[in-house]
Amino acid sequence: MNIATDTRSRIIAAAKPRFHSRSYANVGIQEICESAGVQKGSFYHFFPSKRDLVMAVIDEFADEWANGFVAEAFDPALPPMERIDYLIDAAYFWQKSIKQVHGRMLGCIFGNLTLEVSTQDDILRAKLLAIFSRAKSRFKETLEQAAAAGSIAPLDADLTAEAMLAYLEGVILLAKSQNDPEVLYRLGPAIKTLRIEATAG
Amino acid sequence: MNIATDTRSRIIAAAKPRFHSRSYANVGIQEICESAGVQKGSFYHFFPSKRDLVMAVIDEFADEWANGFVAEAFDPALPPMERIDYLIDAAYFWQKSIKQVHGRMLGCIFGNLTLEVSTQDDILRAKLLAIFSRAKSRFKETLEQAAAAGSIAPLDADLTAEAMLAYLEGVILLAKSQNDPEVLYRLGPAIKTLRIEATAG
DNA sequence: CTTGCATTTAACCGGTCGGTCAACTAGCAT
DNA sequence: ATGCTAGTTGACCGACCGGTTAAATGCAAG
Repeated sequence: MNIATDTRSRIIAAAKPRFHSRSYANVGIQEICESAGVQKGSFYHFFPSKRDLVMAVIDEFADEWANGFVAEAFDPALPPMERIDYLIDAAYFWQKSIKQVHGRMLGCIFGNLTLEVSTQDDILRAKLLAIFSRAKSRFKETLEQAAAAGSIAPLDADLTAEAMLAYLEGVILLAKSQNDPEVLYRLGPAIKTLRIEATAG
Repeated sequence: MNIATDTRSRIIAAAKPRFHSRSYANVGIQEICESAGVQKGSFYHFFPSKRDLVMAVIDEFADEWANGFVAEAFDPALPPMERIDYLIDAAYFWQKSIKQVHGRMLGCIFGNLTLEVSTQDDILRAKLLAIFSRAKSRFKETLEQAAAAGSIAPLDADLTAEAMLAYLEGVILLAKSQNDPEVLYRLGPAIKTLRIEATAG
């Protein structure tokens, strides 16, 4: 059991940085197997297809975030709007450290995969959509609490949360196009200026 | 000469919708040649490499936009901030019509390619960066004129322009993840709420 | 000691990848 | 008529693609 689990997790560990730094299509199963020291047949014992592997990778990234930066940022002890500052900071420092190690801004793997595969694979698109949906909920809760506390004017929390998520993804995209995490530092804080008013009624 | 030009443009015409609707890696030269009714050797007479083809495709999309929606939106006759409304509208209707014809939200080819290739090909990244840079300039001019006309409070036009471009790309990304152009309609107008203040001095 | 299952091995599948090559054709200028 | 060049043809290259297969393991429960 343990060895088996080990093989499976070695495969995922080999796949993660590759999918993050390149693209879904550009990373082959053969390469992943060689890097993980696993035979191809063994790979297909654990993963029915390449798609299933990338879904496992998505889950790992999502867990990593949810239990790491995101948990820290959305700490209920922080004033609501400061959580958003914290999240932007965390994204900035993360991308910066990746660039220092890797030489490249890799961006957000969820955004990367979304633009690459979502026209070609509805199952993967649904998976990524669920990730974004959860992220949006975090923003939404925060905005609701901020409005309740009176630290921001009332607004449409649902739409504004979605707008903020969009902005974050867009800033990361632009930063990647410049291979420069400083874009996140410059543009990130403006996320709090985004507002969508609540419709009457 | 004419026939030659025709072959070249048939290749580009075949490649454009494919790169837009799938991805760089997922579209093969063979498929493009078959669709264009061109032999592979003939392809390589006109394009030294696949990268050169996609650069030509990028140029065509950029020209199309610059002479189409963008030229209409950034009409000096319009009040500055209305130009931005117009651009968002144009992006929305464009994506909507694509979805009606194609069944899919294809998003922005520049954003798509940026996230797919910019860690792997600095020449393509530079090409895409130049496109974004021009787009940012359009926003910047508009913001400067709006500020000069007093229709918005003074701000850092350069940074706010970059933020707006990021937001637009982010909204398109999220819309693509939902395969739903209505996201553009819901979130797009909030682009005008983005503000980055000018630093003192 | 044996049965049975999870795991591993390595060869193998048809197909596609980006790119090359040498021979050939057509049109134009000398 | 001849030579040059732009363009075209179709076969060919080695490498890799995602995925399959059958036989060999290791291991644990009966």
